[in-house]
Amino acid sequence: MPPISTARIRLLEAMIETIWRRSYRAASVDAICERAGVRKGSFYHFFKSKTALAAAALDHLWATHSKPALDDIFSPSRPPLARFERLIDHWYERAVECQRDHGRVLGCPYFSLGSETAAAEPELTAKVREILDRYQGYLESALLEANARGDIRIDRPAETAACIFSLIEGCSTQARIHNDPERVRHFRGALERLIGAKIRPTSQVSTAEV
Amino acid sequence: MPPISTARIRLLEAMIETIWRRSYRAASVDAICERAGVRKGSFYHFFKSKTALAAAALDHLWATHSKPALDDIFSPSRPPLARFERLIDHWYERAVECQRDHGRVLGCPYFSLGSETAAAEPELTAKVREILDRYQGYLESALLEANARGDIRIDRPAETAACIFSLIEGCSTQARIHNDPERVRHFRGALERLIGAKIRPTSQVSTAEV
DNA sequence: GTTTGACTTGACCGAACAGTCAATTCAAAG
DNA sequence: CTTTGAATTGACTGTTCGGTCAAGTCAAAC
Repeated sequence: MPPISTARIRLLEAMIETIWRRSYRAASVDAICERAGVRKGSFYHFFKSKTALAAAALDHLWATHSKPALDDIFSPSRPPLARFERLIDHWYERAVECQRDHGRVLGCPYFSLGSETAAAEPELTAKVREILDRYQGYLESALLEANARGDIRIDRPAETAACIFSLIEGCSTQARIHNDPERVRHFRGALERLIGAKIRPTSQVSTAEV
Repeated sequence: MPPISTARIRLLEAMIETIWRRSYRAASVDAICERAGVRKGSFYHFFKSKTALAAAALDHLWATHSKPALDDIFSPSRPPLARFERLIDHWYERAVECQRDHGRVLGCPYFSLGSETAAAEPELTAKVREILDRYQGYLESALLEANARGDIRIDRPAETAACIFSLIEGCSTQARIHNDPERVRHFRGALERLIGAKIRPTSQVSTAEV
């Protein structure tokens, strides 16, 4: 029997949207309910608490967006270094898209939420860690494969993957704070130097503007 | 006539402490007042709003901690690349210190606050930008000097400084999310590759533990 | 000794907060 | 037709939120 009501999924998406566009702070139960078009009683029919909804929303976002995107970007059909190229383009495209559609660069909801709730919501933070580690795993395995092919020479792939990921998230958060998608593009050159290999330059349609 | 009351400064420090240890969300006026030992009426005698206190607190933190530390780390008496070495040690020491004293790695209050309030508090975000740009300026001028001395060869120092800064902040935020100071140490090797020069290894007292 | 003004106090406001609950709707299974 | 239970509703609770305000205290300036 398929789900009768779409309220649950609307709540998940309203939570993600609000965390991403505003913050976890702005994601009050009332605000989520209004955005989802769901009454408060129904909220607590589907989720035992606001925290539980947030955790479920992260899983939902991962399953519906992040994982499919990463499976495409890091597809084995692509040479390992080309995956990084695709990853850079993906982040940049999303930042530009954000600014066009929402008037703001929004960065990474996992990372923002993790930073915001790290000292206050252990359950939620555990979920964020789980997802960030999964993300980093894609980077690490691409580095391992590139190493094996002799494309690069990295001593500590796990550590390097962590640094690349931090560079991406750091640039992305700077882009959010400065509301400037170009901050995301900066890390192309940095990434090349970091892994010690040239990544084929992408089609650069210059759209510099602040 | 020197300030008669210490309430103002106690409020500034209570705000910074709360943002850093918890979040801006947790920094309610009541919570700040209680920590500072100040009644709410006095709060609004010194500051016209909570946002105004937060902005003033950032300036206070910069003037009393960040700027003195950076002036030391980036002292002209030190060779440019040695400044980066000192910077890395400084971030790592602070992360370890945090975990020892507060039981948690806390990251950078400017960056956390910026990410949390970017989409909701334009005045506060402007202040965060101003301070982050100042911080990045130290990195950029060290790169310029290292370039001039022939220690390194960097094409776009401003862009590279932005990447280094994002790497630092990204690692630091990962350390906060994972509550693991070692995440900060990771970026030593990454930074060397990023600027294309060996930074003299520091005394490595291995204290690996999670 | 009176005036001044920085500083303090605690009560108060309306709004927003997370969460509860009894009553109700309604489609499908028996 | 009746039963069942998932789904929905809106009123409700007690707390906390940012902010206001009138009434004070008190030390120094005049």
